[in-house]
Amino acid sequence: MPDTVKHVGTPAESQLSLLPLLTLDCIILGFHEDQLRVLLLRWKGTQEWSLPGGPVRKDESVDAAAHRILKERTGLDQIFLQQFHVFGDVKRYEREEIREKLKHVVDPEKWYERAVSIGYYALVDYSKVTPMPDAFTEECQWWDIQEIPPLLFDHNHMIDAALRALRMQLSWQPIGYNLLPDQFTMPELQRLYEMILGRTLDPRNFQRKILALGIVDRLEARRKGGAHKAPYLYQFNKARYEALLTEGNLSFS
Amino acid sequence: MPDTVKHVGTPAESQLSLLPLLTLDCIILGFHEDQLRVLLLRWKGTQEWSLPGGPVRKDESVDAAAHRILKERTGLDQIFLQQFHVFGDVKRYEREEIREKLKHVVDPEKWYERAVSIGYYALVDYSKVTPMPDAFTEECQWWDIQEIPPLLFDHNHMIDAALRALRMQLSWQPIGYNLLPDQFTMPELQRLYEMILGRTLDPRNFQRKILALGIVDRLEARRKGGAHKAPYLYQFNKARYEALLTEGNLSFS
DNA sequence: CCAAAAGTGTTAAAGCTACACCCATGT
DNA sequence: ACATGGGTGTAGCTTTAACACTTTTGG
Repeated sequence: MPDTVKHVGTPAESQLSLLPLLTLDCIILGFHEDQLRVLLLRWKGTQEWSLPGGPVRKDESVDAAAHRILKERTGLDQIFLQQFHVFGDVKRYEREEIREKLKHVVDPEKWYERAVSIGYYALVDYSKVTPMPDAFTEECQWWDIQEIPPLLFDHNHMIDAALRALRMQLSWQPIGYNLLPDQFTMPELQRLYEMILGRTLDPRNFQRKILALGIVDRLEARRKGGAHKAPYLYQFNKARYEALLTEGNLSFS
Repeated sequence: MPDTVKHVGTPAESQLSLLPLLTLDCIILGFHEDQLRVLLLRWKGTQEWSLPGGPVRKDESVDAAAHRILKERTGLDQIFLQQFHVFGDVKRYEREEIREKLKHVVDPEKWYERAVSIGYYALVDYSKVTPMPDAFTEECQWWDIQEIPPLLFDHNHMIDAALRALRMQLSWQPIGYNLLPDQFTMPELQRLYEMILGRTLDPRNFQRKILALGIVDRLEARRKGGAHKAPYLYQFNKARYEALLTEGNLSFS
C-alpha cells in the first residue's frame, strides 16, 4: 500500500514519459448491501466528482496502465478488468467550463487540447478495497449506482456505457466470481444479478438454474447472526464456472 | 469515387494534423461464395499484406476516422462499423524487421516509436464494394478468411480477435442484415451463420427458427439459373430485426 | 436418368414461466 | 407471537435437438 502513491507524480514531473492525448478511465464496480457501487474521486478543493483514470505511460501497455491505476485506487492486484469502449469524440467535454472549475488543481495551460479515453470496467470484491485518492483529488468513495451525481467530463455517459456492456457480456464474464466475496448466499447472488439486469427474478427459478449449472457449491455452514432464517453459504466452483463461460452458456432470460 | 483519394495524402503533408501515436485498423468483412472474406492491402513493391488502417486526425472523432478509412477503401458510406478492442501493447510488432521491409515506402525516420491501435470490424455487402489501395499500397483484395497469409504487425491476431468479438455479439448485432445483399436465400443465410459460428447447423431447425423470429419475409420470386432446385428469395424485415436486436434475442444455440 | 442442392414434419427431451406455502430467527 | 426473509415443488408451455425423405433442376 505505501508504494501505490509513488506512481502518481505531478503532471509536471511525468509529462515527458506519457503517451500524449491518450488516457483511460475506470468504472470500478463493487457490490455491497444489495447495491452495485462505483468508486468515484472528489477533486481537491471542489465538490466535483469524476471516475478514476489517468494517462498511459510510454513504457507500459494500455492494459498495464489500467492495472496500475486500479492498484493505486483500490490497493488490489489481480483485478478483473475489461476494456469496453473508446471514447474518441473531438469535444468529449466542455473544456472551458471544466478548466475553470479545476484551475486551482491543474494549471489551465497544461490541459490537453483533446484526449481520447479508453474505458475499462473492473469488478472487485468490495470488502477487500481500500479507496485511495490520487494527486488531484482528496476523497475516494463508493457511490450507489442509483445515486451518482453529475460528474466531470463525459463520465456519467461512460458509466451508462459500462453498464450496458456489462449486461451484454453477462453470459461471457465471471461477474459473480469477481464481485462477491469468497462465500456468499443465494439471495445475495440473486440480488447482484437483479441489479445488473435491472429487474427482479423469481427466487425458485433462480436457485434451480444456478444449481443446475453447477457453478456454486453449497457449504455446510449457514450465515448466522442476521435476523431471520439463516441462509446457506455457497462458494464458486471455479473450474466449472470457467468452463461454462468459455462457451458463453451463462445466459439469463 | 474520385474524391476518395484526396483524403489520403502523403505522410509528410498531413503529419501536423494527426493525433500522435493513435491509429486504427479495420477488419472489413464480406460474404461471397459461401465464404467470409476480409479486405487486405499489399504494400508497394512488396509481397507484404496488412489490414487497412490509418491515423486519426486532430479534428475528427475516432469513429469518424474509421468511417473515413472505410469509405476510402471500399467506396461505401453508411457502413456498419463496430469498435471491438484497443491494441495497446508496448511492442505490438517487431519494429525493426518491418521498418526494413517497408523502407522504400515509408521513410524509416518517420516511424512512430509506438502506436496504440483501435480495432474496428465492418460488415459490408460484398457486391457493393470497390476495393481501393491507399497511398502506401498497390493492391486491395478480398481474402478468404480461411486462407489469410502472415500479415504485417499484429494483424493476424487482430483478425482472430475481431472474429471472436463478432461471435460474442452475434445475438446483439445485425450481422445478416449488413453482410448479405438485399435479397438472399435461406441456405445463404445459414452458411453465413455457419461460417461465423464455425460449425454446421441443421437446415430444418435453422429455417424454422429464422421464420419464427419473423426477421425475414419470403418473396414470390425464386432464384433462377443455378443448377438444381431454385431456392426462394428472402428480404430482411428491418423493423422486426431491429426490435429483436435491441433485446439481444437473436441467440443461436 | 443422375447428381446435387432445396425444402419440409414429427417426436422426445430439456428448459422456462408462473405460482404459494412453510420454516427459522431475532425482537 | 409476529414480522421478516429463506427455502422449496409442480404443472403447463415453449424451445430445442435429432432425425430422412421427396422435389426440382441442369447437365
